Amino acid sequence: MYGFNTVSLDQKGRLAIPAKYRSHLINNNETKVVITKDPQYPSLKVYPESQWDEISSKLESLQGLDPIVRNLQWTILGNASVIEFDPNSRMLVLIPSELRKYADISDQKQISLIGMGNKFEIWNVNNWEMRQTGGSLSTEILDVILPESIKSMSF
Amino acid sequence: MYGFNTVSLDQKGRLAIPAKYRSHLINNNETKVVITKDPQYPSLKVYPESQWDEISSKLESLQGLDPIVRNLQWTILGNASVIEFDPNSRMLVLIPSELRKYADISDQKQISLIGMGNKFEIWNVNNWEMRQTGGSLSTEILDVILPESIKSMSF
DNA sequence: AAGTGAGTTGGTCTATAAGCCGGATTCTGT
DNA sequence: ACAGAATCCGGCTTATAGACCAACTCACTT
Repeated sequence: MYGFNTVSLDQKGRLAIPAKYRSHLINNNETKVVITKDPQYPSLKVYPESQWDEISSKLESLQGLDPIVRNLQWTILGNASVIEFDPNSRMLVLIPSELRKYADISDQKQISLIGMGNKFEIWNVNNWEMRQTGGSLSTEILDVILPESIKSMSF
Repeated sequence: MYGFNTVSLDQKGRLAIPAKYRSHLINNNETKVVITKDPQYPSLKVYPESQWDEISSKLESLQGLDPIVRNLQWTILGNASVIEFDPNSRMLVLIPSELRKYADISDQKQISLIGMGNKFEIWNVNNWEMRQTGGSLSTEILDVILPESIKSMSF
């Protein structure tokens, strides 16, 4: 599940998961994906369920009253949307409107998909372009300074 | 039990637990939830009963004369309200008026629900918005410096 | 050039949320 | 103690978002 794709959202905000990701999910017997916010950039992350289980349990176990930890939990867990799909169909996925706003893809017809191995990311085409060329993103997100204990974790 | 929802309170301050949380509770054979104050922010936390039992017993076992600990105990334990619901109905939950005041949702029609795995939080829509965008909250709550022994505890 | 697979779009139907209403129970004041 | 008021609780109705189903188009392959 690697590589860059430009795909289109329809008027209802639906995304058809590309065939090459689809087959990867089917091969691993995944029937759900979880879509949530990226805490650092105006973009979304899509995880197969098995991987989400790892991430969420790690995050939940980081309990306590540290405001930075709570921020991460709110952003990642609090915005997660579990989406079940039929492996026989086209895997149409409705991106919640809240998340569409966050990633700045509310009115976009085209979006960028970036495959990152066992997860992939959803970007506004222009924001992805900017990030690639080192420009600054229009939308400013959490500028968190992460504690050492968290920096090493993978989300 | 993940994700963000905006739901409405009826004229009587009742909250209908969203279907996606409801099924989680039913699957875990929960028939009671406990609603209490968040000690750090003007918001409420809702726990399934089984999880509450863990939390409360941990908190109760924290002995000593540390004023911060005593504050935590008062805030969390002293405001807990056990609410039983009928799994077959809509799970209408009446939020105690004291807690509605605390979370600043007394006169609100809409509130934000944030699912955090095995618990969820209740926020005034504006406060949640502010928190997400990094603004300061209108209501200032405990600004405690937490002892190390407590930071790591789960509430 | 016909067929296959992938992407995209549209329509329908159901589950869910929200508002309303009536009845029950508790509270309050006289 | 009783009447009136306020609060609480369940059921019913309606509107709608989103899930499901299916068709159409386009591109690529052989």
